[in-house]
Amino acid sequence: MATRTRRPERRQEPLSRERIVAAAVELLDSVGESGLTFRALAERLATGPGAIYWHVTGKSELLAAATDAVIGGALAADDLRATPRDAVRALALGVFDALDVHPWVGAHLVSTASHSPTLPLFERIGRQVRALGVPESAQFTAASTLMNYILGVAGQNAANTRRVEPGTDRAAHLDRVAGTWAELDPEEYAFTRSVTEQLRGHDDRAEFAAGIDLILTGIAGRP
Amino acid sequence: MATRTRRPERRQEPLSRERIVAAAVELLDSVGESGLTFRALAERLATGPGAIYWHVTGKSELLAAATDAVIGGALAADDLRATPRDAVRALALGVFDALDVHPWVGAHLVSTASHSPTLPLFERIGRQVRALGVPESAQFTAASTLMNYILGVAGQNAANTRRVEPGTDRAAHLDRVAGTWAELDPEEYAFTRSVTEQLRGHDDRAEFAAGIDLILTGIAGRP
DNA sequence: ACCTGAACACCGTTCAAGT
DNA sequence: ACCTGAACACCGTTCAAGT
Repeated sequence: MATRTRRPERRQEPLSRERIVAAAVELLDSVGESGLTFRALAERLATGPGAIYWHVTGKSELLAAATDAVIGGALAADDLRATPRDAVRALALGVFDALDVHPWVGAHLVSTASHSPTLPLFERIGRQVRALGVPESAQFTAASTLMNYILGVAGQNAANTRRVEPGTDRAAHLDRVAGTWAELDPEEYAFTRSVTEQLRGHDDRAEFAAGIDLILTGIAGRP
Repeated sequence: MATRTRRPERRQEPLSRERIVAAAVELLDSVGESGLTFRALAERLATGPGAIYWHVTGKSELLAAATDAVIGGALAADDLRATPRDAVRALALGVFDALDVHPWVGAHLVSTASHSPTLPLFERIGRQVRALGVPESAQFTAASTLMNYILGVAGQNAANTRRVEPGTDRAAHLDRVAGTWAELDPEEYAFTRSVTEQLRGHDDRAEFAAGIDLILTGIAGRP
């Protein structure tokens, strides 16, 4: 027996900032940055483009909120038993992995405020820097350097995934880049050519972690 | 006595890729990223928007070419008598200073290829890494780490100058940021608050250089 | 209070037509 | 070969009008 009061299939729960941001993240993940359109978003939410503006001031706020949501999720609770060095590594790799799933975040992490969502990341890094025993006067520089390195990699990875058509896998892409490097002018690009083999078949994630370790060594070994 | 054949004031030398890119850089410098429009560019070149497409395939190529032009200019010849450490510093600061004049470059340096114009920078850094005596197996990581740090700072600076309205000077801006930091939740943002004083009145450029030194120390002190 | 969707003021890009 | 500029297919954003 069908219920008398059936709510129409199409009527969704009311619009909310939360639902809008979630839909924006989905759209960004599936169609990429150019796919985030107020019209596409409105269609997905079964409403008109104007409705979105009641909950969100504009596109840049929407992007910031989407970035916030992803990064907030990536900054899991610290493992209190880890060494500071391991905690920094875990923090950095958490961001790295989140960007792997949501490549569009990289570009907007970089272009976003000295405010959210980079601030929580800065705080988390800073705490570990302090735990490392870095003297107070050097803490700001140490935390900033780690932060800027992480954001730099984030941006580069975002650029890479944007350039590569979604189908190709990492290995194929690296091979292609290595191929172009091998064809560079031997004199003008002597160094780049010499590290071509290190590029081919290297692991982005491991490479990223190695950079973190390098900086940590620099922080520990400050003269 | 006026010459008989006077060329009309308005007729410029013919369009060329070079002139177009130069005009684009000017437009980006003076009006910012949102000011670079095919219509505005066409007006500046006294032609129609379609004409530009004969010399350039589209907007992204135009931006890449503009970025190329700026970075190419920033990578001056190495001082052969400098130590590798000083050469890396000079290289990095050259990029930093170029971005100070052309803030829009930061965003596009990050989002641009593993190809030009980051490749010449990578090559230049790599040569100095080699000169530092880094063993071959570690050269790629060392150069990448420096590179990613530089690009990270580039992106952040671009984001900062974009956020600040053109009038405000650095000191005022830092003061404003420091003000917001001082109001953060004391528990949630304990570290950030503790370095507020180091932020206020710090020197972006010196801070950037300090980060380079930190990484160089890490490279030298690799275990 | 919240939603609708047409309308506005732009974009990048194309292309027939000119020289 | 190179340029012109109207036209196309989009954008983000606004806003009168609805519920």
